[in-house]
Amino acid sequence: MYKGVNDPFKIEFDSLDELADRISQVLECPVTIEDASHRLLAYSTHDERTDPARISTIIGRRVPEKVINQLWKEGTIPALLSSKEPIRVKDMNEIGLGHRVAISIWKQEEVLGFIWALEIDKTLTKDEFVLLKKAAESAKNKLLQLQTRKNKKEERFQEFFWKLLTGHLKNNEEIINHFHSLKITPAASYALLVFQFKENISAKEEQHLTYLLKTNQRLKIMLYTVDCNQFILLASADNMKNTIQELTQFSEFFIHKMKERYGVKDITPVFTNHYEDYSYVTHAYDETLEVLLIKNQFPNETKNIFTYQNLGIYQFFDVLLQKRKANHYENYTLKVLREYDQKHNSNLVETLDVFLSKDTNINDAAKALNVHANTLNYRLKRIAELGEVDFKNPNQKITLYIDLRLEKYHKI
Amino acid sequence: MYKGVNDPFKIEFDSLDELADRISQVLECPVTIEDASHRLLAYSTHDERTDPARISTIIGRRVPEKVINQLWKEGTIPALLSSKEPIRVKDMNEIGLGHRVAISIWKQEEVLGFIWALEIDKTLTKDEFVLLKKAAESAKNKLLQLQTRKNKKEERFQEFFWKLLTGHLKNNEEIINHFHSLKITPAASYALLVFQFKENISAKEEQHLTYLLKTNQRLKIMLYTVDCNQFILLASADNMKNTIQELTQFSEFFIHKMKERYGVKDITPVFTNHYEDYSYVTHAYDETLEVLLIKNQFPNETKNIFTYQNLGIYQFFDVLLQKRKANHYENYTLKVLREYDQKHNSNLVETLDVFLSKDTNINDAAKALNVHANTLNYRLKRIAELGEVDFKNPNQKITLYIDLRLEKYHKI
DNA sequence: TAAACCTTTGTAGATTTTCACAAAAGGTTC
DNA sequence: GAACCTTTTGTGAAAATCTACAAAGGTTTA
Repeated sequence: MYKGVNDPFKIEFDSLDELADRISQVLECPVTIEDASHRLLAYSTHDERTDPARISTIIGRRVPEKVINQLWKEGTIPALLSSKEPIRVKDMNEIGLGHRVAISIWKQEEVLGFIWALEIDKTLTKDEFVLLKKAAESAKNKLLQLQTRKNKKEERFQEFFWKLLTGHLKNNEEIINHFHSLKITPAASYALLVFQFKENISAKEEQHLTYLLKTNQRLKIMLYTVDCNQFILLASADNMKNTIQELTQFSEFFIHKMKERYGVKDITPVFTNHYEDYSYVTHAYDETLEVLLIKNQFPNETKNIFTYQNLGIYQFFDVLLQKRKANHYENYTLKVLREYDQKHNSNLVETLDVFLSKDTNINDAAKALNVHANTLNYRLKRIAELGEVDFKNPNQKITLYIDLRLEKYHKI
Repeated sequence: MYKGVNDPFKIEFDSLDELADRISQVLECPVTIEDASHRLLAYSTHDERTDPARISTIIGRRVPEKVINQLWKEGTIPALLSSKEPIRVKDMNEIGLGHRVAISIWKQEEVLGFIWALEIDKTLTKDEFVLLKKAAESAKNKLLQLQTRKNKKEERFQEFFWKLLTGHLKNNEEIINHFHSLKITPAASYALLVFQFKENISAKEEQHLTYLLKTNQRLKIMLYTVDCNQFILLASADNMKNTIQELTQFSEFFIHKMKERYGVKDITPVFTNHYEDYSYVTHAYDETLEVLLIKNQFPNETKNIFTYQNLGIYQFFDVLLQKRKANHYENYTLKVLREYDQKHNSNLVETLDVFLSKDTNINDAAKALNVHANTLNYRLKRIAELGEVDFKNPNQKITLYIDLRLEKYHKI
């Protein structure tokens, strides 16, 4: 329809929807505008032609995760994030995506959002690419407005979240009201997640994090914040059958993506089981911090443990250590074995440690020690003799297991 | 040889041996004199006829334990302890004891010792019984002298022992010298034992204790003392292959005898493993006191535990309990299983408890639960499923074991 | 340096444990 | 009351663990 003159978008628009319609009119194809997290901001309605991906996006008010994933893999999003030029995407039928052209909306060096134009029955010309660039320029101001508004909202979220975490809000009902006043729907049950990074989290990384969170559709995030090297989330645990299992999967996914897309390594995830009472968030936060503390102390031993519940004996490691120190206690068995080891240049203590860690399974332990099963058997007999251990007594074994771990910690 | 006149023992004797010979001459049979603990004090040498029991007594300078035991069982010693009259003992070939007559030596209401006269080839007449009574009267003074000398020595022992227990002697060498100056040979390795009574230990009971200790030949006691309701021993651990096992046996024996012979019940034994360094006695004492403390707190759980080492998790039961209470923690698995038990009228929690207590041995646990091994297997699979337990993970098992015990204690 | 002792590894048979499957008993649901 | 689920027990074969014993290499001791 529309042909020519300089900039058809240099007029005031009341809303982004109006702009979307205008672009659609000018380019003669359906148009959608997204923010940087692929949430739908506006879409044209004059043109009724569309494709399944666009329908899902409009229905869900966000681009489906599998579409985003595909666009990452295939290079479109990385390209949009590094170039201000329009980029053409070929159709991908397996995810319901037809031919289209996209352009990113920039403010200085930051991407604020994207405009998508579907090439149904037509292909955009070079001139139309120039027009699209101009449309992106026009969208920028509207997006900036949105962003400042969002930032203000974010700030209020953050303040609320920190109050929650630090125990300034004591009553569940009061907290629920707070949620509502911020226009957040509190889930019936929630879980707290903390991702700990090697270094303090930069502004750039924070963007990546929130991007990943907002584009993932596995976990409903209610609140999130950053504290030095920790990224803290309050997520809904509704509809989770096995919270820990599902959160473990999510963490794996999250860590994998952070590495794959942004090259960020060494993220330690930690989370809680699900709770219902929001006044418990403070406790849940303490719990995660304690898990992190312990994981930092025993990285190898706890590398597959992410919850307080699964810490096992590491739950009470601090009090045990305290008790042992206060009592000047020395485990008789370990003392004897250590003396023997020193004198005969053997390694009975290590043998015992591995044996107990492998759940007293001779074969597994022998493999881990790189010795013959009979060798291990012989050593265990020796250990039982010298250290006066009864391997049939769980109480004794537990004490040994604990003391071994305590002493290992002591040495570090 | 000798016949008649009033009292053939009313002359001064230089030594007990002289008296023994004199009695032997008068009664025309071999004679031995023992103290209240059946230690040999003197024996006649003029008469060469004897029996195996007497030979062992003279060789070992004490009456063999099995002879003492037999004399208790068969009633001779109880009779001697309650009567001032001579008592005849029939031969007991199984312990090498020939016919003999015995009499106790008294000072007021206390037995100081015994005189034994062997009836080889002859039987003592009533007149000779009267003579024996007079002999016992004569022996009394000599024994009293011995006893006061012994008492003074005892006092010095006690002082030394308390210094040791309370940490007033810090250096091993210094302590060894103290031992030597008291004419005690310090063992290369020692163990400390404490027997706790229900009530404070009376003077009478103290006598019984020391009697039992001195007549038993299983344990070499270096020092002993009494403190309120506690009887404290320092014993040699030389030649002990498995100290704890041997001391457990000794304790059983000791407690059994105290009950059998004197009707004293409810004695709680506690002891240490063997140590070499005598400056460690103080710590060993603290250790035993702590075991007693814990045993008083958890009498059922710890009724078969006598050493700090074997307390296992009960070593830190108090801090664990505290920690759990402070954290409002609930074990997820146990919660789920308990709910299931209630709903389906099953007993998965008990099953798990027994299984873990029996060191995860299916057969033992099945026997204890009175079910088929396959039943137990089935239940365990159920438990693993419902409670999300991995029975190959020692950390999880330990936590369950501990939490089960903590909760059991809570309920009582 | 030889003898004695400790340690590792291998072999082989006995013993235990594990596992899959089937039958039956008891309970619940429709 | 049939259909279904859960639980218990039994059977037998496969897998594992345990045990005894022997050989060999290393270290310590007299």
